[in-house]
Amino acid sequence: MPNEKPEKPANFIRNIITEDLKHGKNDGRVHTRFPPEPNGYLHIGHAKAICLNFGIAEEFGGKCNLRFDDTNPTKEEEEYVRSIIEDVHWLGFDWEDRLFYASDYFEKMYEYAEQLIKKGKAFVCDLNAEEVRQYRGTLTEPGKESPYRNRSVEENLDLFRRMRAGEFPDGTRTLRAKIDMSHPNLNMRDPVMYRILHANHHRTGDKWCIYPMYDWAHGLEDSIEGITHSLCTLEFEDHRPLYDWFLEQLDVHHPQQIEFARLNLSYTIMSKRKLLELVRDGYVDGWDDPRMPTISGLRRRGYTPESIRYFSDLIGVAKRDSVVDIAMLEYCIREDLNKNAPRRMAVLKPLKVVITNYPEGKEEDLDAINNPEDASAGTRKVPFSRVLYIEQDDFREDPPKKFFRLAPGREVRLRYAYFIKCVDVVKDENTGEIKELHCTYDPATRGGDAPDGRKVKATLHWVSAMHAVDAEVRLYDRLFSVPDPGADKEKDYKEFINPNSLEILENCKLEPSLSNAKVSENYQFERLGYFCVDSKYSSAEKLVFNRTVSLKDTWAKIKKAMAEEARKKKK
RNA sequence: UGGGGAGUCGUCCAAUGGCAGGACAUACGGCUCUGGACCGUAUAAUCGGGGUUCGAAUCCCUGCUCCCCAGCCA
Repeated sequence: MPNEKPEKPANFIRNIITEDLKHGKNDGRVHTRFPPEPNGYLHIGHAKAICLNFGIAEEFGGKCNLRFDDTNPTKEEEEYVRSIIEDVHWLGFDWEDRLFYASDYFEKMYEYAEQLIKKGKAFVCDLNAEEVRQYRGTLTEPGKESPYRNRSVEENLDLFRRMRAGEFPDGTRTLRAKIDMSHPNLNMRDPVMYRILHANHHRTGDKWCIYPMYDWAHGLEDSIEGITHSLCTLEFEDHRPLYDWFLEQLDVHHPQQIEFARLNLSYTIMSKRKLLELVRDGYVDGWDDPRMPTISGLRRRGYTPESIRYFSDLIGVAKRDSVVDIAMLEYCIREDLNKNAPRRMAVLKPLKVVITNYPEGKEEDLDAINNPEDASAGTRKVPFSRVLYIEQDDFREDPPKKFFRLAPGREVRLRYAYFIKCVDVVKDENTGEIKELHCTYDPATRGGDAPDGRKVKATLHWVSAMHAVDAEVRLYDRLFSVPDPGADKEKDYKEFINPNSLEILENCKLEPSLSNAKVSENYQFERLGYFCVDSKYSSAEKLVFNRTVSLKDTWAKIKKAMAEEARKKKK
């Protein structure tokens, strides 16, 4: 990831390019592009495509363009352009001066269209949408030719120019390619090239009222930019014959389209439509909600660009539909943060501990290691005093088997501090709720080691009460409670939203050095997980942290297994 | 039932006629001032049936399963 792991495994796209290069295709050039439509925020699936396209270019000494495929003004917005630029850049890729827009080519595309008309390969069709559908035929039956198919070149040219001039209302006419209405591939049955749309475009304004369709536009965009390998997802496989047909008719530079399988991730959805719905209808807190699989959501959650690029390398590229286990993504961020995130102590669910034999009013600073994986990260001072907080989960009055942590009469270590022994449990008289613990400490164990060599089975994190910084901490779980929320044909995916995907903890206690944590810094809260300052809600008055991902938790597994066993016994 | 694709450990990806390998996940052990990290071990796959070949995940035939396509979306 960050440093090592240079060798990327082979994949079929790389093999094709290597072969092309061997045969001197494209004069040895490799030029790719990432062509998003600005109609939504980028997600982890796009990250795969971005890493693929930019990665391939880099690997073969080529270039990769960032190009907005903005051919549908009714769905596209400036905000999406802005976010996409930000996200691709944040992922760590550079398109230099090659930021392009399909809309910049509208004039050129129009000229090409007239060329096709003049060649008798395109015609203006007066059928409406419903009629076009009827004429298209079905999967198993051929279509019928449009009655307008055999207009003269002159009439087509005249009509097409008048379409451009705005003489006709939306939907009344289209420009269509003249191919074959009985072609077994539906895309080849005289596909629409232009539709009339009197809509304001985010870049060209009201200049155009006809807009090119994807199939017509995309190959031209690639061709104009001198793209050599046009990588896209599997659903465009059926469109490749059309992509090729247009470029052949025009006799222009002809990139090679190669399709790969889009990314699916377990316990989440990747459909832009559904993601938009979650945002629009308030199921989540915007596109950058930390539970969203969007790049901006992952960023706010605390994922690093490195971890996402590493993930992209790990999952590989192939043509078969697949669902990557979300555990793979979590592995990638842990792998990165374990090496790079400074450690801190934070208590999420505080339980008060009074060290009864520690002098009142005494304070001392203890040395704590910032990152055991990185000696250069150094150490810091952590204040200790008579009253502390530990995690509620770290104490059990009646400890089960395999529970190593604090219990009445038991001795544990406070990390970087002292051994303490629990001598008393103070409870609320009425509720029986544990209010605080009374412990004694062994002054000889200062720093965390016993001179007599005695061992403890657990080390707990802690925070000095009088020095603690208050914070809110947000714990996230997977957004959906089933592995494939989109799979059920009976039920709507929203029924599978995990009601516990967000848990807000209000009363958290942090070690004081965390008070000046900045957005985009990642920390490990020892024994808990990786956390970062929330870019949206955190402020000087109120610190808010997000949990990026928990640490691997062996104890949680043991607990789960024990519960499972108990359940079985009952049966 | 037309066309286009795809089937390899639970998951993802390799092996391009020559010992089916890696990663994640899982289980167990070691180590540990994070029940983290790290180290080690184990479990675990070529969709089925034929054929070609000294040798097949790979080539051929055949069957099965899954995905995509009937937007004036991309």
